[in-house]
Amino acid sequence: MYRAPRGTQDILPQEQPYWRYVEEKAAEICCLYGYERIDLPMFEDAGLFTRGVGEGTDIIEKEMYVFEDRGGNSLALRPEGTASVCRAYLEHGMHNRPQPVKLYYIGPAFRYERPQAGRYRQHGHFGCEAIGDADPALDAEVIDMAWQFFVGLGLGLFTIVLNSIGCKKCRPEYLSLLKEHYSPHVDEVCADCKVRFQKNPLRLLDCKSPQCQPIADAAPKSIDHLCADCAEHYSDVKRYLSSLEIPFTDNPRLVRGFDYYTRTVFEVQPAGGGSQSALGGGGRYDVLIEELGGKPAPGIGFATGMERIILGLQKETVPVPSTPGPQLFIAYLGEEAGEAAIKLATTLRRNSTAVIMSTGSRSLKAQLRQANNLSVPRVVIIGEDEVKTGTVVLRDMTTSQQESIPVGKLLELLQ
RNA sequence: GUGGGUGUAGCCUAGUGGUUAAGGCGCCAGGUUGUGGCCCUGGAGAUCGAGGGUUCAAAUCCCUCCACUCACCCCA
Repeated sequence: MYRAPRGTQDILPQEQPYWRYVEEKAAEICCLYGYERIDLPMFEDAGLFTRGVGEGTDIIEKEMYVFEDRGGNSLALRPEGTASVCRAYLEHGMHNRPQPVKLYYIGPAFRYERPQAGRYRQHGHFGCEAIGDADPALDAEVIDMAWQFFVGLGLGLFTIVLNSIGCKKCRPEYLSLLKEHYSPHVDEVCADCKVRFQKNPLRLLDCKSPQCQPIADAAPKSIDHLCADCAEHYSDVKRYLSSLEIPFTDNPRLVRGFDYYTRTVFEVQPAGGGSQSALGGGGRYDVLIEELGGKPAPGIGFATGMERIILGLQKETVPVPSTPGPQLFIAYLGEEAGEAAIKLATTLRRNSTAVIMSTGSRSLKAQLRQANNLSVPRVVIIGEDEVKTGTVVLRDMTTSQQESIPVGKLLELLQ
């Protein structure tokens, strides 16, 4: 027997209302903030991600689905959306449009990881990007949008954590301070941190290993060593957020797993904590476009995990609207009636009534049982008598009332 | 990649060495010449995750593998 590959899942009909709900809320909020939808390829030139996200990151190093196609091109299933949006921005000359260009996307992303609760190898992303503007008001707007999105969904239990990790100008200086702080402790630090110390010192702050906590806590904070521009930018972002009454927590140890982030980084975390269960995250990327070969343009965005949102909705038992089902079931008895039933079903469908047509030659009892199990509110019954008289029986399944009416009258009644 | 837990029908579960693997939900059918839900009766549906070993005898004990799951790393 074939099974869905590890870390993938079927989204069955009973789960669909959640997906539809979240997607609709996403589209709604994007419209409110002036974002337009873009759909991107699910695979791209692998280089786009290695260059964009960064060679040394876990996502590129050990989680990316890379493959060679028959033409010998190295492609990768997209592990995230931002790099693709930037690629599209460049490819379609969007720098000629009014800036910032605001785009959002909904679709799957792929990471080769061991699956667990809320983590899948194929998972749904909803993300948005605003490219071409460095105004801190835009940072605040994106965070506000993320906040409103989660509030609008009906999720109550989450917090926003915020940090600034500086820019090309001030970060190198900060990193050397950080390494200076760590260098006397390299022997006491966990194995991962020994590697981080060499390869990606910023990530030292991210460590959850107990033995590293005191050292990370005592480490110099990036926000204390920002250049004047970055410091002003960060304080402006926070000022805007406060005036918008968006609650947030400063977390000087928040760093994110992509190399392209500059200045503002933030995460939406469920109240229960759990470091692996971020509902969403994002930040500013002021050099990414340039690194991808474009004329320099700053950008900021955020992305959320659809499955994690849906798990949250289910955990908090947030009601979601159910998807509409068929309004009518057509049951029939005998061949002649069967033909009349098929004609009727077709007529009704052409008049936009959703109809389930019975099949086979089963007893009326069986057909009604099926209608009942499918929760169809009304049933049309056609037998020999009805064929002769040009009528149908219309049965209301909730009241158990039924009446015999001329076929022509049925259409009117169903309006 | 590392560690823990779990694998018996579509789903949930009983069975811990001894006939044909049991029950509930669901599904199908009958109980009504053309009437659903409740009830009654019946039916279909399981190579007991896979392979090997121990034994007269294995769903049950042992080994290996696989899958699922939770957690770590990291991220959505």
